[in-house]
Amino acid sequence: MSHIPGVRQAQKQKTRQALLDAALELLEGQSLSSLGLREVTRAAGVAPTAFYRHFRSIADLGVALVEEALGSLHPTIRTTVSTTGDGEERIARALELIAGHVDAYPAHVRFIARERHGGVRPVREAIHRQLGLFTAEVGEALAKDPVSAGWSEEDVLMLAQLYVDLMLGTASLLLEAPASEPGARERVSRMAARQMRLIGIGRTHWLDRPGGDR
Amino acid sequence: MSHIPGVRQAQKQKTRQALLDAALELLEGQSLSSLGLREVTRAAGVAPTAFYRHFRSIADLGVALVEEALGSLHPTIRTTVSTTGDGEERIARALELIAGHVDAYPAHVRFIARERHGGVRPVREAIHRQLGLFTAEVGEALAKDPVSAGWSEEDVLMLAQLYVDLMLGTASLLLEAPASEPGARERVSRMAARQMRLIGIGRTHWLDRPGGDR
DNA sequence: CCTTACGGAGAACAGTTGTTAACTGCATGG
DNA sequence: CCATGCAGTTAACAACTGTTCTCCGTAAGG
Repeated sequence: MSHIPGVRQAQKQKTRQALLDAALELLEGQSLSSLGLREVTRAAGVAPTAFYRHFRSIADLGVALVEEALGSLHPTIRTTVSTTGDGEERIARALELIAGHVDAYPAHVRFIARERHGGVRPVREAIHRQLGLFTAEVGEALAKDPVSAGWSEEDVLMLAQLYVDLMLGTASLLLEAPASEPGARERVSRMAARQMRLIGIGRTHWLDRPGGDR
Repeated sequence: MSHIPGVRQAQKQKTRQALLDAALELLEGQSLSSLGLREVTRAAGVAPTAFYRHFRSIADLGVALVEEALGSLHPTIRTTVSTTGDGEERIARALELIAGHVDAYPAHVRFIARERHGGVRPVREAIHRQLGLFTAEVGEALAKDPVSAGWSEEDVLMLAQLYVDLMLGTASLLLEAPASEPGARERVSRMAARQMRLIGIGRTHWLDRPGGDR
């Protein structure tokens, strides 16, 4: 199966990608639940009925967009977490990577932030599933750090969740920061850096509470 | 002006409220940007044209919904923050209040979580404006605590933002926790409690970093 | 009591929506 | 080289959308 790409399959993928791209662009100004099938095909330069050759429905296309968007986010998160250096360096590097990703894939970031709590159930579920995987991955990386010695698995996961949420929230804020005033981005970054710093401090003192873990 | 309510004004407010209620209910399964004017009036039992007597557009209605939803959230946040007792008690009490609010106004919570990053600009802005006020308010309460002695105003605000985001995120998770498995709610609460605990620890050690505040 | 102002209803509009069916052309595999 | 399968098109459908204009009943204010 899938022998050689083939002229046929290649053209199909091309149209499919055109649909995804058109949808993503249209989604900058609205939510997925208001996106129309005809609207998408029109923007993609394709007949309305061609849509059905690729997706069963708009919700289906949305799920495909989740894969695409979080696929591009995956390597970024991985390198963000596994950066070396002391705390302050890691924070700076992480913020650079986030800002870079926002610049490279603004529409993807917007899509995920918007549809994470959006009105289309299957898409919401797909996002939460993927973010769960990210959280687990981040948790794994955190567990390797000597600071995490003696931590329960549940505690590592709650820390990972805190970081993932913060990253997504920061990315969304960076996206909405008006390009008119460049100071806005700086302000968001500095705020996020402080928050990461505070979480880091809480992390290093997590086990010296009265009663220890639990 | 506004002499006595008057039969006339009272009926108008009643219809207006019917529109808001109908919209809020319809929004449980979709986003604001896909909500139709006719859809709302139909659900409210009113002619389509009556809509224009109350709102200029659906976006306008959305902004009104923001006021309503965050008006009901306001007292909850206030009491949450100003709870007395030691750290652990405060966390438990805060989580109770959040869970109580989610049960009392589920549609409001869903609306805010969804439209915070939603596809309708004016609504997004209204939410961010209101959340900014909440953050400032929380910050004010935090500043009064002796633990915050020596904190810069900016640091207090970043902590407040951390708390507000955590509260909203937790509320949203509680909302999506399936009623079929009651353990899900518990799990969400326990996770949120740990996160609040960690942030609290970071807070108490914020100033004993090498270099202190800056 | 009588006029005015206003909340709401009704009908009509041009435009758009999702989905169906029947088609065309051409790359593919035997 | 030819028959098959499939990506994409065209045409048509009933249903629905937001908005305008015109009308109606009645509470409000003099």
